[in-house]
Amino acid sequence: MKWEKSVTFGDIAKHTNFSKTTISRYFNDPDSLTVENQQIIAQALADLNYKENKVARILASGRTEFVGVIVPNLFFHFYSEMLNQILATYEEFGYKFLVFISNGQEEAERRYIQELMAYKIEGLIVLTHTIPSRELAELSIPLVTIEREDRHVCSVNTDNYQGGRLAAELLASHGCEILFHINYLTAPDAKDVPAHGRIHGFVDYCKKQGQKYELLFKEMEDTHESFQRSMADILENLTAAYGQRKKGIFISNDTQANIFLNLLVRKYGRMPDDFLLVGFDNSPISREAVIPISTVGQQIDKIAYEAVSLLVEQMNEQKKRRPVPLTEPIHKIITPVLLKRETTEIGLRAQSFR
Amino acid sequence: MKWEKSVTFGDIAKHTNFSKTTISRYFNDPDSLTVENQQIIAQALADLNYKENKVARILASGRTEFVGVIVPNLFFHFYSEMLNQILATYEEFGYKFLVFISNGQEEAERRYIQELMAYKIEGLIVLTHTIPSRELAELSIPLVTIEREDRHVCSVNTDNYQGGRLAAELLASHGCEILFHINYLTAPDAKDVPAHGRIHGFVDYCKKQGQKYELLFKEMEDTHESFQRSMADILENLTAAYGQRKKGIFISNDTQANIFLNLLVRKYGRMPDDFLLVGFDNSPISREAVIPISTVGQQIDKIAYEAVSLLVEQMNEQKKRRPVPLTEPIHKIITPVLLKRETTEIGLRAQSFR
DNA sequence: TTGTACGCGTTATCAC
DNA sequence: GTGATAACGCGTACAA
Repeated sequence: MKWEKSVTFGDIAKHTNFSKTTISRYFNDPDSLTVENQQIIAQALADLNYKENKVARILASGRTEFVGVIVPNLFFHFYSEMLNQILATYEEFGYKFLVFISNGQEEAERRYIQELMAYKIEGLIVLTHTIPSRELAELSIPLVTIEREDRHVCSVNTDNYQGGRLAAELLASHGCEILFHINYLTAPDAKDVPAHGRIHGFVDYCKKQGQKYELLFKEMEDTHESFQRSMADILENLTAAYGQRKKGIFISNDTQANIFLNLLVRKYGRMPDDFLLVGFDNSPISREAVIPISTVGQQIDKIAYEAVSLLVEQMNEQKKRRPVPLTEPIHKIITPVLLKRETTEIGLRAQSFR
Repeated sequence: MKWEKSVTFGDIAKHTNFSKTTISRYFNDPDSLTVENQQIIAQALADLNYKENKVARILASGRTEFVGVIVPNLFFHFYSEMLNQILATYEEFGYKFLVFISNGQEEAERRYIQELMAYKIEGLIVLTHTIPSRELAELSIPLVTIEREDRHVCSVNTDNYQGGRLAAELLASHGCEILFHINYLTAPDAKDVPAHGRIHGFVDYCKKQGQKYELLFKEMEDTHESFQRSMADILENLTAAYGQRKKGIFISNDTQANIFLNLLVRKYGRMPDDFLLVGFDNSPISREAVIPISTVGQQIDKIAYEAVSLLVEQMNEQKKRRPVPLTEPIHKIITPVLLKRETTEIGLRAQSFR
């Protein structure tokens, strides 16, 4: 079923009067040949226009250099940027990535994993939240998750606790009377989800500092309109209840922080001085907003790099004659960075807004 | 080099007293076996916990079901969403995607292509602008490009000409005295780049309608700060030169349209009625802006689907015993859609802004 | 309906 | 340093 059959080691061998073995060695251990013979073979490769076939190499060696990646979507900047950074590690590690988008469909996700296994991936990176880590662990292949429940598997996560703390600290440092945290997570006690750490970091800081605070958990659908309605409600309630008192608001992601900000600007023609605002993610919208939004940024490049590194370690272990599997999953934590922009730095704000 | 050697057709064959061939047929043409025997084999597969190995199948069949994708970046929503839609076609066509991000590095891109060829991809989708289509054509594999120079290869593009026309028409229909098109493309005559069609569509409409217009080509670096400076300059000049006269502004992408909008809102506390604004892309920022931005949207889902379809046709042709290559590359055109939002619909704008 | 024998292109093992 | 030969796991004429 092959139309123009490709040039093989056999062809090169005939053409050079070497054996296939020697041709193979030319690629995998060139120094074991004399320099002369290397050149002869190099010449032959050029003459015959040889193209390497890594599929055949896989079958013989068992090493695919494939890594599977399962992402919930590419709509959120967090995921697309993470994928970008993961793919970029090809330059350092050489692994090729087979990417699937699950869009929250659990069954599809299981099919994708089966397909990946059939292609003999050497490792798997999971960013989706649907399949429990217990089940992932049973795949018994090198695996790393990112920002999701990770009890039974290796993972890399942002230090969300620290992130919540940083946000609260920033707002408090500007003399806010009362701090609010707006989040759409419905079960703040599900400690398995790393993002919940933000809430606890925020709360613990406030408690320790004796800072007045309030948590606003609002159920919202995952649509812009729903977000907008919820934020409008919250804004209404806040102004009614707290008037001109200085309010520090920490919203659990930049998209929603931006919606809140836009409501303010549309209402007042500017951002009033009694509102301070911090988002989370450092997604592009936080910079592109009408007033650049202060935010807690995840170091996506670092997370991706650590995730792949952690995976590579496991994959290298697998290649040994007698692999020693990890007894305990490894969990890496990446520190977030605080980006102070105009929604908290009133000095900056006043200077450019008029 | 495999330490836990996997269950093979041979093992199943022994276990069931069939031949490997029969096992193979069980997968590729089940109906050629009796139902009884199918069940026997199914049972054996379960007993032995067989996992299929598609790599071996590839070597034997020559069909990898791999498609390569080369994307410039995932930072722009256009590309990440396009990739999302491309990957989603797995459900319909079953092709697996090997994805590389070039980040504008031409040499890296060539390496990626070589690597993809070594993995015997059956087709390639190119979204980058670096490598000329002449060179891509020489790969002589099924290939489709999206929104880039495409003289010698198959492609799918938005009808950019129509997009520019729609933008101009919308602005004119609201009685703008003069229309402006702001673009950062420096060589409006390079007809090879599809996006240039926007300019011509805009201009042709204005000319035909006797509509006063002006083109503003501004060189900008690819940074937010540079965009911001350029847009601030333009805004200053416009207000100086045209005062309160009604200005219709068509900006070549939503990111920059948003920057322009933000400058207006920061300056006036709202969007003045003598400015109308249309962007391009329908990227998330256009909806999330402080005032939702009217924009010309590319139908990314359709583009991706058509691109993969076009590729699949070529790949199917390759599988025939006597493939007939295309004599002329096929170019598909997808119509853009106009999204009317508050930056042009003053009625909407007034009602919610106060 | 089922089996035999060989091919796919490379790597691994052992010999020389 | 180099070569012969056997894997690797599956597909597929061709035969039965």
